[in-house]
Amino acid sequence: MRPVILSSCTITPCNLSATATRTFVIFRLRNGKAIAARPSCPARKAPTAIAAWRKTSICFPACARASLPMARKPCAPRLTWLRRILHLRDPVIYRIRHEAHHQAGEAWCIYPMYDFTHCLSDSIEGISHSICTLEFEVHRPLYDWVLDQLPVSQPRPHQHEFSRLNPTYMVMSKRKLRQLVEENHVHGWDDPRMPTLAGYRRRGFTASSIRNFCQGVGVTKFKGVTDVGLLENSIREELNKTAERRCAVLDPLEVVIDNYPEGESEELEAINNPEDEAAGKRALPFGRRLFIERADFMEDPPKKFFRLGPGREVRLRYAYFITCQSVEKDAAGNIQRIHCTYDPETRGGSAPDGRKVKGTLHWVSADHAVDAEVRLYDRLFTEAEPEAEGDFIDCLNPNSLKIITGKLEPSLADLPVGQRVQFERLGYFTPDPKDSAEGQLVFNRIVALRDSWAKQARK
RNA sequence: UGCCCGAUAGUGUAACGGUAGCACGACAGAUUCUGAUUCUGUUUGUCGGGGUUCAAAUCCCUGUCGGGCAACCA
Repeated sequence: MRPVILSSCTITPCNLSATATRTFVIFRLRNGKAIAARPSCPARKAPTAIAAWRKTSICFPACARASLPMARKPCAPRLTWLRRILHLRDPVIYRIRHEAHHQAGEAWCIYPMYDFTHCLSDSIEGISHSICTLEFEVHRPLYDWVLDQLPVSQPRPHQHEFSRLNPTYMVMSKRKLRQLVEENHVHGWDDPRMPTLAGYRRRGFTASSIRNFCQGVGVTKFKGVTDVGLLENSIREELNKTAERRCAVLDPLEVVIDNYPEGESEELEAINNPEDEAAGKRALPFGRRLFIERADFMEDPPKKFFRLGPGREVRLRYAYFITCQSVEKDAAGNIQRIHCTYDPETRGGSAPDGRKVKGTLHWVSADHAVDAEVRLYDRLFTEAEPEAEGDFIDCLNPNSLKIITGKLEPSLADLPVGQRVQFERLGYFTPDPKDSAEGQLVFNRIVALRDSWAKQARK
């Protein structure tokens, strides 16, 4: 083995006296052999007294097992409290474990500790800036110290720490994410609600939107909480420009156009993306029976409601003006369907007489619509900072996933995985890459559109 | 307790010692065949107290608050 590797380690209690427990042992790996050396001075002097270390030979790695029979459990370092820098006080560099390794098997019983490994592997790999999260800040002196003692290539790596990303309504620590997976609060590491790259990808976030978000968040040492709104904004900003528009009704209410001829249909022209003329147009089938969103009709609408209600006229996007004539209910009083009339003069969406309507609704033709499973994802937690108090599991959002069957315009039937579209007035959606199959449509909601009406209605 | 780190608008982030800006949000208005988008405007900030300086978010001292470390984890 060519490189000379030098490390230090605490002594097993069996080998040394009480005072000696405060000394380092060096394993020097040379030509396949390790030489163990022990400084004759207390830890606080060790860094300057390296030259004086007494050497004893230990074969390494082949004989390590045999040579360190009593090292089953290296003693915990006895802290001298003499050094101001904590991590330079008798740091453990190797630990001895007589256990089979999941990969190396029985070959080794010596395992390097993080502080020894991190700086060296950085150096060997030619890392210049070794970036890590804040909790390793106090380890930096040891990181530097080890490299200072060794003939490593120059310039040597430097460790830089920064605060970890901490979005609202989310937990980020691996331990907690694992708990979410193992306790089945989510469906695996790539569940679209997970803040993993696999999850974000499956959800439909683009790489560039995540990069933009990270750029906005920046790299600092300040431990803040970043509003997920920034991420949502980032993906909306991108998809607004790139995603083609489609019509889909997720909570259907049947509309019958009473004065539209029975059994007939026609095709209307819809713009694919108003932000991108090159995206072109497509045909949208229209007929006597349609679906609109339940939320777009109110029998007794409040003042600022612009949508459909008894006697009101609204526009069906790309289609006609319609006026609600009557409401059909079941025995329990639930609205079953509504009856409207349309104005044939308003084909394409504008009236020759110049009259205006307040609302424009999206719709699909009932006879042409295709069904699809649609997964509506929301924030995983109900609290902005789930870890703030108590068990974060307690504030899981029970509505973080709603699965519904939507009515989609027929052009969505063969949307390939990887495509992202805007369902008009609803949000951005993409076929789920795992569960979508031929004839089995599954859509994930990436993010909803901004909805200032919903905000106002909540007041 | 000791040591280390941090603090700029509601949130996040900029500013050779030299005009405190940007994004998101919020609010108001305009445009609109998406209550979307777009556009315009408004709002709110350097943790406190000293000091150095012609000049401090920035340098020094001090306090406060928040976080980390004190493992045979990484």
